[in-house]
Amino acid sequence: MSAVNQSPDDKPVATLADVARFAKVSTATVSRCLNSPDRVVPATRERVLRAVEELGYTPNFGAQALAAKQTNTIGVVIPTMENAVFARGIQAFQEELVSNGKTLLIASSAYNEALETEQVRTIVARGADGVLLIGYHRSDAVYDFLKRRSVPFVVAWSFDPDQPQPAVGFNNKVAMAELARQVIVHGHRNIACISAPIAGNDRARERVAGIRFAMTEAGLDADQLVLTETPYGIETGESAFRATLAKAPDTTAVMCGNDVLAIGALRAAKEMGLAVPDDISITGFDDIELAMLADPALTTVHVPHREMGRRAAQMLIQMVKHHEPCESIELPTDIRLRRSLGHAPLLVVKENKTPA
Amino acid sequence: MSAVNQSPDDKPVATLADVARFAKVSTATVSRCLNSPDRVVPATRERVLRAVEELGYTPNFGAQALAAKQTNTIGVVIPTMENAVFARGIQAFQEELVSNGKTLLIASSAYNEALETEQVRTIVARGADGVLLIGYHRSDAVYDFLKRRSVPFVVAWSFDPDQPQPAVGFNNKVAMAELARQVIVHGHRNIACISAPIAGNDRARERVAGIRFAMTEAGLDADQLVLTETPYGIETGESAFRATLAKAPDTTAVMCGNDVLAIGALRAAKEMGLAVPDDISITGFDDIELAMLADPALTTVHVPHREMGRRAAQMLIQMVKHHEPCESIELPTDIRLRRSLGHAPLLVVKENKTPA
DNA sequence: GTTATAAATGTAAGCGCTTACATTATTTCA
DNA sequence: TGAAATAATGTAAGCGCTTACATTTATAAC
Repeated sequence: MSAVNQSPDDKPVATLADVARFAKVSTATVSRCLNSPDRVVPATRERVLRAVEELGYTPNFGAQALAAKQTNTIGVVIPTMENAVFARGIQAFQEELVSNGKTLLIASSAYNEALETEQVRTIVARGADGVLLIGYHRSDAVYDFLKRRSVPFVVAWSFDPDQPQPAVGFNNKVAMAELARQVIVHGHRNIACISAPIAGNDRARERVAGIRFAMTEAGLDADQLVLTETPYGIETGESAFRATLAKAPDTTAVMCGNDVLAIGALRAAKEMGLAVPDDISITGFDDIELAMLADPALTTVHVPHREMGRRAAQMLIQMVKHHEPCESIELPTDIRLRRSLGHAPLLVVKENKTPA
Repeated sequence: MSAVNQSPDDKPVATLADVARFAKVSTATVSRCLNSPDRVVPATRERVLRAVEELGYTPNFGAQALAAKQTNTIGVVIPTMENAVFARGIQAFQEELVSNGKTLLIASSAYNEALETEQVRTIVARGADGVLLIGYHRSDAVYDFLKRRSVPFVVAWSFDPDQPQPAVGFNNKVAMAELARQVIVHGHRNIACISAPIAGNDRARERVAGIRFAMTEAGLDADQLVLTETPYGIETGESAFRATLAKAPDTTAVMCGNDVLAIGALRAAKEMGLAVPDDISITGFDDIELAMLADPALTTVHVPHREMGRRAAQMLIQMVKHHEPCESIELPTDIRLRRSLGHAPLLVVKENKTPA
C-alpha cells in the first residue's frame, strides 16, 4: 500500500467493489473467486477474473488483514544476517514460506536481549501470524507476550528435550561433546575454549557445557577448561586466541564456539608462528563454507542449516494454520574431521626419553 | 495479528475503544495520544497511556494500515541472502529502517527474473510502502507496476548515470575498468573473465564491459577477452577456471565477476598445480571477508556494502515520506591490491633471449 | 468581565475487505 | 412435474483504526 492511493495522473486504484461492478456480481462473489474459486461457477469466475485483469485489481492489504484477521506474514528475529549461518537457514526458511504463500518479515537483535524483546513486539505489531526465534534464551515476558497474543512461535538453532517450547534444531551440547571426545581421543588434555558471550545465548552456553561434559566423562577436570568469551568476528577470534595462550601457554587444543572465531584463531596461530595442527589444534562449529577453505581445513560440527530453516517454516505454517502445538524436531549434526585437528604434541614422550 | 483474536482461555485483545472507555476519553484522543502526543494535554495523555499499559493494548495492524493507508513496512527483493554481499548490505539497510520505525519485508529471486517480478508484486501486495531493488535490469512491466501503484522504489548495487531510476550504488563498469587497468599494468595481455550469467544481470554485464573498456583503452583487442559465464558459487568458479584454461591455455590473468567465483578459481589453480600469482593472476570483486583470508589474498574491488544499505534506506524513507523523487547517489569503490595479482610471466623475454 | 481566538477533545464517517445469513437458481428424484 | 435438497449468489454487518469536522474548554486581549 502506498502513501497516496492513486497515481498522480491517473485514476484511483481499483477496489473489490469496482471489480464487482465491472463483472456485474456482488463483492462477496468477487471475494470468493479470489479466495475459494471452487465455490463459484466457472462462468462467473471467468468473468470476474477478466474484470480483475482488466482493472488491474490487487487486494488492499490492510483491509484484507483487518477483515480476515491474518496477514500471511511470518516474522523472524535473528541476531544478524551477516552471520552466514543465519543467512543460510533463513534463506531456506524464506523459500519454504514463499512456496506456501507466506511472506517474511525480518528483524535483527545484534545479539542484544533487550533489542530482541523490542523486535519481537515490533514484528508482532506489524502483523506477523507466527514468529521464528533463535535459541531458547529470552525473558519470560517475551514468551508470555506471545502466548497472550496467541501468536504461534518456534525456536530454531537449538534443541533441548528439557525445554517446553516447540523447536527445530540440534542439541548444541551433545554435538559439541561429541567433537570434544574427538579432541580428547587425539590426546589433548590441555583444552581451551573460545566462545561467544554466554550470557543470554543458550547455544553458546550449551556448547561450552558439551566440552565440559566430555572432559568429565574422560576423567579430566572440567574446571580446567580455559574459557575465553568474545563477540562474534574474525578479529575478535584472533585476539581471543592470543589471550587464551597468554593465560594458558600449555594449551594444545582450542575449541571455538563457531567457525568464524576458529578462523580468527587459525590466523592468530599462523601469525604467532604456531603450526596447526602440529603445535596446536583448532576446531570450529557450524561448518560454514570458510571451514573447508581455511588452511588447514577446519575440523568442525556440521549443522544442516538449510534443512533447519525449511522444517522450521513448515512447522510454523502448521501451527498458524491449525493453531495447535507441534512436536519439536531434533536434527542430527555430524563431525567433520579435517586437518586443523591433529594429535597433541608429544611433550610427555620427550620428557620420558631422558629417564628411559 | 494472530489467526484467532483472543487467547484460548482469556479475554479478547484490547482495542482502541476499550482503552478510550477505560481512560474516559474518545477513541480519537487515544489515537492522538499514540500518534501525535503533543496534540493532547499532558494530564489526559498520561491517563490514556496508563490505560494502554493497564490493558496491554497494541494497535491492530490491519486496521491501522487500512485507515492510515500505510504500513511502515519496506520491502526488498534480493537474489539471495546466502550471498554475503547482500547479507551485509541488507543488514545495514534493516538497521537503518528500524531506527526510523520501519520494518523489513524480504523476498528472494534466486537470480531469476520471472521470480523477481512475482516477488515484487507479492511484496507490494503485502503492503510495502516502498521497495528496494537490486540492479537496474528487470522488465518494464515491473517498473510500470510500481509506478501505477505509486510505490516508491530505489535501485541498489548499481549506479549508472544513464538510467532514470533513483539509485544508490556504484558504477560497476568504471570500478571493474579500473581493476582491469591494474591488471594490464602488471603486464597481462591474455586476459580471461569468469562472470555470473550476464542475461538479466546488469551488474555482471557492466563489470565485463569494464574489462573490455580498459582493454580497448590500452590498445588491446577487447574481442580477445575469453569470457566464461557460470552461476554463483565456489564450485562453479572452480570448474569455470578449468574451462577457461582449456579454452585459452595462454591466459595469464583471470578476472572474476565476484570474490566467490575468484575463490573457486584460486582453488582450481592450486589443484592444477598453477602458482598464483607466479603462473597466473586472479582477481575478484566485492571484497568480502574471504578475500583477505584467501591464500594468496585476493586482489579485488572494495565495495562499501554497509554504507550502500544505509543510504538506500534513508533515501527510500525520504521518498515514502514526501512522495517525491530523490537524486541518485554514486558511492566510491576502490581497488585492493593483494597478492593474487602479480606480474605476467615473462614468456616474451625468454623467447627474446635466444635471438639476442 | 466580555468577547475573540486558540487549544483540547469528541463525533462519526469511512478505509476495503470477509463472511454469516438470506435469497435465488439449479438439481435431484419420487 | 413439483417439492425437497443443494448449489450459487447477494446483502449487509462488521473488523479497529484515522481523521475531517463539530463542539467544548482554556487563554488572551481589551
